[in-house]
Amino acid sequence: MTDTASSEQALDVDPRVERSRRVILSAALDVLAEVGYGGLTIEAVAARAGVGKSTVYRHWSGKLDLVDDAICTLKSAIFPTAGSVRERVTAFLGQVAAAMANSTWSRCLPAIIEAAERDPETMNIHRRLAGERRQLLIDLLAEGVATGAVPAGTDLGLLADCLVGPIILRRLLLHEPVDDATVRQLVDQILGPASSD
Amino acid sequence: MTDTASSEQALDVDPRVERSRRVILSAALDVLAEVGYGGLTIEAVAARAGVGKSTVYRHWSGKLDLVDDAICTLKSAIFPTAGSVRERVTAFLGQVAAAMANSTWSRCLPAIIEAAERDPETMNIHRRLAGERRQLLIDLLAEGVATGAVPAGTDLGLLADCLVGPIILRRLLLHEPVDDATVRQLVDQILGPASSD
DNA sequence: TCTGAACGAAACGCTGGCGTATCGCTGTGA
DNA sequence: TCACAGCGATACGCCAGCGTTTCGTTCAGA
Repeated sequence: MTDTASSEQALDVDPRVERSRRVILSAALDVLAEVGYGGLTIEAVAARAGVGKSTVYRHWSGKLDLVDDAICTLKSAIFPTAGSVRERVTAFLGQVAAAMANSTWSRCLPAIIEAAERDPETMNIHRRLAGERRQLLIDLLAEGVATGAVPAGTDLGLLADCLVGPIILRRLLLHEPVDDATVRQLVDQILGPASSD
Repeated sequence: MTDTASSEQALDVDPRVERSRRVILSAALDVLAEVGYGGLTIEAVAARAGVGKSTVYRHWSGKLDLVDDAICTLKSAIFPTAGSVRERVTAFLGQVAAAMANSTWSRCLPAIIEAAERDPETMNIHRRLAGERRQLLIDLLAEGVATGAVPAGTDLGLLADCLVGPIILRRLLLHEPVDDATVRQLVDQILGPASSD
C-alpha cells in the first residue's frame, strides 16, 4: 500500500490527508449519483463521508472543484479478454452494457452530463474520459482490420460509435437495459453475421 | 398535474390564463436550458416570463409539475420528406443531427435526462416522447423492408438505435457535432453502401 | 355596464446551504 | 518525547429560494 500510494501522490504523505481525500471523493460520487449535480451540497458530501465540512473546504475550493476531481476517479472498469477480435468486441460491449445497468459510472452519468453542460472544464474532463474509453474499442477494431474482421477503409471512430451508441441511447433516452442477447445482435448488425471459424 | 388533457387545449379558457401558461412554459424551457434542472427556480422562471411568481403557483404545484408540463411542449421538429426510403432515412438523421446542434430540445436534453433520473413520472414522460420519435424512424425502416432497402428479419428497433445512437453519443459524451457528411457515412455503415436504383 | 376572476407586485416567515472561523483533540513524523 | 498539522465539531452571518398571503389593478364576458 505504501509503495503503490507513493507512486501516485508522493507529496501528500500524511495518511490522514490521503484518507480524507479518499472518503470524501467516494462520498461525492455517492451523492452525485443520488441527487445529481444540482442537488449536490458540500454539507451532504461531508456528512456522507463522516467528516467535518471544514475538511472538505480544506482540500477543495468548492462544489465544482470537488466534482471535477471525483469524476476523474471514475476509472474504466473494462478488462481485456481473449479470443478473436469479434469475441473481444462482443465482450467489450457486454461489459459496457453491464456497466450501464449497474455501476457507479452509470449512476453518475446523468449528473456528469449535466455538469459538463454547464462548465467548460468539466466538459473537457468528461470528453477526455469518454475519449479514452472509446479509444480502447477503436484500437480493438483496428486490430480487426489487420485480421480482416473489419473491412479496410472503415471509419473506426464512427464504427465504434455505432457499437456503443445504441447502448447509451437506451440507457439515457429509452431507460431500458441491454442484455447479452441484444449485444450479440448488435455486433451482428454492425460487423455483419458471425463467420463460422 | 393541473390539466391532464391539456396537451392540445383548444377549448376556450380565459385568454389571460392561456397566455400565462404559454409564456411561463416557454420561460421554463429557457431556464431549463440555461441552468439545468437542479438550478431551475420558480422565481427565475417567473422573472423570465415577466409574471409574478404567484401566477406560476396559481397554475402549477411546484418545480416538478412545471418542468413535466414544459417537457411535454417539446414537440418533434422532424418533417417528412420525399424520395426513397434511404433518402428519407438520411434526411431524418440529418434533421436529428441538426436538432442536436441547435434546438431547444437539445439544449434542454441534459436537464431532462437529469430530471428523468430523479423522478419516475418525468422518466415516463421522457420515455414516451423519445419512443414516439423513435417510432417514426422504425415505421420508415419498416417501409424499407417492404421495398427491399432493409433486409427482412432485421430488428428494426435495434436498427433505429444504431442509426440514432451515434448521434446521441457524440452529443452527450463526446460533445462534438455530427455534420451531413458523417450522417451519410453513418447511413452507409448501417444500411450498407448506396445502391443505384 | 358591471362583476368577479386573473393578474403583478411585494412582503411574509422559514429553511437550508454557503463559506469562514474557532476550538480542543489526536495522530504523525522528526 | 513532543511540536504541529490535520482533524471533527460547532457556531457564525449571510443570502437565495421556498410557498403563502395580501392588495390594488386590469380585463373578459355575461
